[in-house]
Amino acid sequence: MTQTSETTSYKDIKRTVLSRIRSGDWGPDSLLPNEQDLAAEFSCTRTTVNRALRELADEGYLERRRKAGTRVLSAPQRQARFTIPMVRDEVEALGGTYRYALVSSARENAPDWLAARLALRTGQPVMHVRCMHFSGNTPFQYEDRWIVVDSVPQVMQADFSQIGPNEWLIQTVPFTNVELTFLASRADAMVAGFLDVPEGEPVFTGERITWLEGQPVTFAKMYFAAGYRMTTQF
Amino acid sequence: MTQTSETTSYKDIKRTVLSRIRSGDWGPDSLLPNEQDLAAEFSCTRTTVNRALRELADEGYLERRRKAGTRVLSAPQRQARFTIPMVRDEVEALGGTYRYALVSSARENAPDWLAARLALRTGQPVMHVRCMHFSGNTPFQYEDRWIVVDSVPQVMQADFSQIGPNEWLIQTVPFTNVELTFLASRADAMVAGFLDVPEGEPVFTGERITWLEGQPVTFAKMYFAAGYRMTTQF
DNA sequence: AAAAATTTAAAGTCTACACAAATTGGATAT
DNA sequence: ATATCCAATTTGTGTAGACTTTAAATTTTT
Repeated sequence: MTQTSETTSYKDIKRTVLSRIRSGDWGPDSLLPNEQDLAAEFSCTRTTVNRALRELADEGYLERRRKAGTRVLSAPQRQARFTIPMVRDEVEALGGTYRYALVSSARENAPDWLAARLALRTGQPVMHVRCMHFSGNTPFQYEDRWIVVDSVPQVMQADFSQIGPNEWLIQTVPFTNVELTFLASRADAMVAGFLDVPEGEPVFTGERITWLEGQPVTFAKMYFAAGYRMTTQF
Repeated sequence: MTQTSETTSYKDIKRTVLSRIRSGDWGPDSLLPNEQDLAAEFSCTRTTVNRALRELADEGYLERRRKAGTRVLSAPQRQARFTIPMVRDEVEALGGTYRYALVSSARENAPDWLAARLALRTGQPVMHVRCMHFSGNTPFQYEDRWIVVDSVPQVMQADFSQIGPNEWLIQTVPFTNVELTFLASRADAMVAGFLDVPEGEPVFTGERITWLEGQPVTFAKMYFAAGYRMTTQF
């Protein structure tokens, strides 16, 4: 048989399964019928059911194990997907005009805390770049970044006066792994100065570590201006 | 032909495509060969190529459009997936013993700011629940929550002295949409008292709004203890 | 009993093919 | 030149069927 306008689509199945979960028809921890039976119920092939259930599992509603079957997750491990935008895009999306300014850029030796964080040898050479991102004339983000010279030798020739280190890295070095952390920190004198807020002010802060195939590439600390909110919907 | 141990798997294709992107072989914005040609190259069916490319597109590496083809996204819109854990799980994952304590629970009329936030009528009845989550005897999170009575009438009978409002809601009401926001706020006298930090201390704060089919269900504000870090890897 | 080997049920993945839907780009008409 | 229509291309999704892998359940052996 072939696909007509009356064909059951995997999207229909997803919808139906979700509504049965929500209605309590298939309660938490309960076992769903197997793919064959569902295929029979929806009069479609197992392939189609498989796709629907696989996607629902990806989205955190179901847990699937061979032989054990498919069950409803009791505490739906809903996952929020934050798209990590580049500062420029974020500023422009908020209706501002993006402006970048380099604060300093120098070759240094990795301090202890950084070496520990990135699993470097103490004193291994790193490029230390500090810069500002503005929305119009308002400070938006202060960025404090270290780039591992041994992993990215080209960084010694890079000119960060016009282009930000993040944009430079993205178009220069690929990465395979990222660790992202968010926290609330207190503005020290320097950060307060750059962001134009009182010293001691709470600052939404992000830390990002990037690796390429196990090699540490960069560590960045991003201090957001007062009032910054990171939002997502799902 | 059938599947042997030498069969090309969609995972192999994903790996190969990714490595070609990373090596610059297929640079940003470049157009990939169409599915047919890739299938020929990998000597597999178009179905298999389709799955590989579809997943890479889901993961934010590629953009696909009918007739236009598949292109490499210039700025890989990598998406961080934060799994939103329940406080209990988070505390236990960190090796602590979870303890819950109700602070107050009362029926109120929605104040202006809440009504605006949830698109309620001013004065619409809401259940206002405040509670603490501990790790051992250390404060972990202070939660300030409002539940829309008209959307969840059962809430008037709920007893929040033993179970937290979040856990109660999860096992009682399904939800379809969530908005999640994180920010750095300043501890006011009350929050400082509950979290046992000095007044004015930076506090990592989360806000969560939940809807069921367009109906606002609950608004929660979560204040995390000093030093809290939200981390993810991808 | 406990441990090891075997069976078996379920999801995972692939082949091979077909039709559907979207959108681009060119042809045609205004 | 501009608007409209049409054909071609590419991804999207389905059917039907088979083999593979995992791990739960059962049986056999120790």
